[in-house]
Amino acid sequence: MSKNKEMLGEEQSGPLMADVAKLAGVAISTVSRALANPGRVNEKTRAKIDAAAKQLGYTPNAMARGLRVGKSNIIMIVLPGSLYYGASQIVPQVLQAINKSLLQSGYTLMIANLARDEASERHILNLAFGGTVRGTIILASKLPELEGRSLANAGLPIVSMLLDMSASGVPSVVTNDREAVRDATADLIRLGHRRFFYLAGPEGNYHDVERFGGVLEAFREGGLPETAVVRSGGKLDYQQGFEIGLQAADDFAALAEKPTAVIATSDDMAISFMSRMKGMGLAVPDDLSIVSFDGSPVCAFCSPPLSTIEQPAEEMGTAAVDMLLEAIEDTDAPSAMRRVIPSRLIVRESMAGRVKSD
Amino acid sequence: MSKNKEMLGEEQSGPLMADVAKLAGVAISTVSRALANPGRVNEKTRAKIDAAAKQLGYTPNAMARGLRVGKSNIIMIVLPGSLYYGASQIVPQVLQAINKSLLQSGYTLMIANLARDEASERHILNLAFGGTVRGTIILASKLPELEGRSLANAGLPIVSMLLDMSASGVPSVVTNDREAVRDATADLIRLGHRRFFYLAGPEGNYHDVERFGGVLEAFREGGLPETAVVRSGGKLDYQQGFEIGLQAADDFAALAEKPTAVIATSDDMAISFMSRMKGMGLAVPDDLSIVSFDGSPVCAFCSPPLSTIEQPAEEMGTAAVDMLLEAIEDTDAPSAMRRVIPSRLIVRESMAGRVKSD
DNA sequence: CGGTTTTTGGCAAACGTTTGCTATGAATCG
DNA sequence: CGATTCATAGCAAACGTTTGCCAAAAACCG
Repeated sequence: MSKNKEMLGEEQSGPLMADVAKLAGVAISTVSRALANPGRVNEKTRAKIDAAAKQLGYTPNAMARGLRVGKSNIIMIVLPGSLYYGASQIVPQVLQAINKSLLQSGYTLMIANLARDEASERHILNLAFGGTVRGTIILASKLPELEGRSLANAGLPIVSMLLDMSASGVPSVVTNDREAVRDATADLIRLGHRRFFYLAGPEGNYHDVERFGGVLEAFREGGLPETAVVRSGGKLDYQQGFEIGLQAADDFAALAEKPTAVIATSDDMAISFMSRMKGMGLAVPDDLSIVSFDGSPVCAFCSPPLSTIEQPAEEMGTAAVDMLLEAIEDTDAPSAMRRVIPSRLIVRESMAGRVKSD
Repeated sequence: MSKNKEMLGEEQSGPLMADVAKLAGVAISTVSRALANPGRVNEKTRAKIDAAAKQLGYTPNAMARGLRVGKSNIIMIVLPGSLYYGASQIVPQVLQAINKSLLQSGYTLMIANLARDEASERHILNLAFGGTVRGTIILASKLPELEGRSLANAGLPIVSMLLDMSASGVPSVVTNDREAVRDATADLIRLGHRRFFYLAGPEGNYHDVERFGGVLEAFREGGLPETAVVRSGGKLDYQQGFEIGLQAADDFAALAEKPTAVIATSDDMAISFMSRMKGMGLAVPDDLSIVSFDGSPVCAFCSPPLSTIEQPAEEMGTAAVDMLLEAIEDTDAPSAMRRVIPSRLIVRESMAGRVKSD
């Protein structure tokens, strides 16, 4: 019992490269080379080493390797606040796409959550400055900085998703939210709508600014005054989408003159809003057209099926990885700073022409 | 340009512990101790060291530390197949809860995706055997093994979620699916339903076996024959939930004698199924009661609002982390092997009494 | 067959920490 | 005031790789 460490620890730290070398009858350095760049070692020796490694079940120690070569192959993704976005699936979709692309290139994904507290910022910075990660993808957030350290100075490649930071030198992958909303709004105007209701995301949020901007652009082009739209919300985060929809329904109910078209900035809010509207006896799309944002699959099965602007989550994830790996590998190629992935409107029954006289 | 590595690499690898030591005028070892266990060093020295570290923006190198002490503080979660589950949010919810708990204890979360290909299995095993991770949480999957290596022998603490592996010595966190479904089915029987339609998950899947088992238990207790239920599906993965619902709707349509109650094993399938049913002119719950599984928030806003069995995702995540950390820290405490987190039925309008004569 | 080039393998020094052991100085006690 | 103990700091050896450099062997050439 005194040497229980020995007893239960047979495979405690597994076979070492030295063990493989001994079994194969070569030097450690030869094993290292055989495993890493097989070209630099005799084929027969390599085969012997491979066999020995397999026989022993040898796995190289990643930390030792990382320490020696000064890099890891872990990529960190920094996610904003809660991962839990109700019906909106963009976070898991993005994670999925990123993880898949990274795996193909031999990298591993680590997730970090950027809450508003110092602890999470510090944690992220430690990961970055402590050499744990090789590069970072940051989703819809500004770069964390605390106590003199900023993610920007960690000496790591960074790619921003959704938030355009190309102006500050961070390569960014973004969608064309503004144009997408402008086009959808223009469609609604063309369908005869003149009074709009806008369900906002958090006030000042980059996406909300862009999206509302798209509405106003369409108004200008269509000759509508800015007063043709009533804004609701702005207090809650996108994560509380269902709640936003409910509050907006109350706001809507209080309106003397009802709008005929609704633009929601997430599927969650559109869904809960529409549910309330039906409860109030309004018919969609006869009384009210609704278009929303995110492209959640569930929209197809709402009643009526909900028009939504699809966020190209997978494509964005893949693009972000491409940009990041490019920055990691071609150390000084001045690649594109900004990549725009188009969102597209999926038209469903919730949007219809304004036939009623009124 | 020849020494561009020097030029652009001022902060290439950041300040070292040696730099802090020099600035503070003490030995490296003293710095190490001051930072790790502050008790073992004079308070005044410690303050000086802290100041120096802060001034330099020093961050300890995690790989060097990990190599030396033989452990990392990265926890890996192995997820099955796709992360993208439509309306079902349990994966992101679980991730969220796990990440939060881990952060509080100073650990970091790494995600690995277990697809059906060798590459992903190998990747996971390399992470485990290569010393990158300190412990593993595995979600609804069996332990990967390949070429003689099995995750079970990696010498790492493992906790299984959803899949009960306590019999093979892996501490597990599970829900009481079977009981939850049994109770819900019993409720439906009490409401007068006698013919059931069951939307299955993948054939042979642990959850599906449990859930269907729950249905049959309720039948036995309620005196119904096993023929009182028609099974549909079983070919697709839970991830393709919406698709399952659509196919099930076709199956349902082909039935000569229509069941009056539907038990769906995920919200996605229930939603798409219900959408089709309404398209076929059936009223829910008047013609058809529906109860489903997952507890997605969106269910509250379906029409009619959908009864669903809530998976306690957050609680499970927290419990899994607790068990894992316990295994990591109290190296040999024989803690509980199995923890059951109750699911609970959220009753909404989609379930109603069978009043029609028939 | 001797000399030259090429291939291949080995030695040993890094990488940045932690930690056992030892040395120093301060503090306590008789 | 000397002897003993205690707290604190420093030295140096690990941890498991990779890789620059050199030596040995093999292959080639004249």
